[in-house]
Amino acid sequence: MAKPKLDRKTILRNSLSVFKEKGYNATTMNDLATANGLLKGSIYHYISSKEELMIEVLDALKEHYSNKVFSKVYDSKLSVEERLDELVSRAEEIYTFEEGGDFFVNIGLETLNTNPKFTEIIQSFFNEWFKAMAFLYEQKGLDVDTAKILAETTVAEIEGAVMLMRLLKDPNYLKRTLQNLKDTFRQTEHEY
Amino acid sequence: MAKPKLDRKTILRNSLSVFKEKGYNATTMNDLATANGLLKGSIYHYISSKEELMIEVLDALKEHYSNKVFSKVYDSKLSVEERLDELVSRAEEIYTFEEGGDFFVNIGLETLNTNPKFTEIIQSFFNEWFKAMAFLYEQKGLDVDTAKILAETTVAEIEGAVMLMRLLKDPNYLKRTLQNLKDTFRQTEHEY
DNA sequence: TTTAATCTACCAAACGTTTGGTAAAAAAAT
DNA sequence: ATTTTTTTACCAAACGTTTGGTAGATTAAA
Repeated sequence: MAKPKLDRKTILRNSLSVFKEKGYNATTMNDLATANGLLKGSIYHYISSKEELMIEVLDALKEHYSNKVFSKVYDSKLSVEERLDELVSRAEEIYTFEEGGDFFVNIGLETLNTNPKFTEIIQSFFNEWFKAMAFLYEQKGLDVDTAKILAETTVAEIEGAVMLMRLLKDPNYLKRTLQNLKDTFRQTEHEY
Repeated sequence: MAKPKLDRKTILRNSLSVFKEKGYNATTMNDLATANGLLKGSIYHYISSKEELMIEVLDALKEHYSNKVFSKVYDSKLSVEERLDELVSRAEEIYTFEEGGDFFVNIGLETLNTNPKFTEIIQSFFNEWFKAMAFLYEQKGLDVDTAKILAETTVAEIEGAVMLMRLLKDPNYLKRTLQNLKDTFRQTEHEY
């Protein structure tokens, strides 16, 4: 029988989907194997352990955000407002259409005291997000300190809205927050 | 050895402490028994199952917030600002000094797709918080709809800050958010 | 002496992981 | 071009451990 090989990307995508729905601890190797069309033991042909798999998933997702989302912020071909729009619409797309809410927060909170390797990746994700957001505010003419604080507040607001969206099963929390972010961003004074 | 009987409150408090540190799935019955000074088998003298215990813990905590925190909002002996202060300082105390961050959010996200009974309690907690917060804004003269939206935004902001505080291990996120909340609340126009 | 609380010992099920083996595909040797 | 060898992909079964939960003996209090 001709056996089509699973490539890394497919495995990571399938596994992410399971981890998103069940979290880390409640996800079994059986779940992960099934999601990849395999039996429990067979998935060890591709991965070394459940923990390693999660680390790979987190790394890949962080890399995706760095290269495809946060990088837009430094694209000098776009206006400052357009850069924010890119960032916002990517956030909206990911939070709304994928089944998960914010994966980094979910896994981060669940494994905070048990899996320091996960925590490390997740923290670096947020620090990159802060940096991108702060850079945008600086482009608007705010001084470094104010931009930093405003960036952190913005991220906190978005994350809080995502959480409520998940828990209360109402997407309006996030929609409203993102719209509000765009509005107040436009009102922020611009340096010419 | 003298065996003093454990009362419900102590059991719930000890168990809460474990659940806060490890979450639901990573907490074992052994952990819970040890935290109560018992061996695994003995704790079943007090509880019927791990799931039932968690439900009791969530219920008790929700009841605590209703009676001791949110209720302050309706206390006509206090000024509107004083009522907000009560709410804020309670929040700060709980989030900062207990080991856990926001228990409801942590457990809510972890068990969202696996334990609907938990979700139900957690949702009702947030709805009570919304109601209290909206009532405060109404006392400030805002119309019902605006007050509701502002209340939800406020809760989202606080929760986002608590999450970042936990994940990045920096209490400043929350402190800043709560200070900001008090400031903007005072600036909101008051109806005489 | 009765009753309540705790310990010890245990169970069945589920967990993550390893093993022995098989069949097909790819590579190497003829 | 055919055969032999090696590699790849997978399965079924089992491993040792841990899980939530139970039953009976033991201890302490009333």
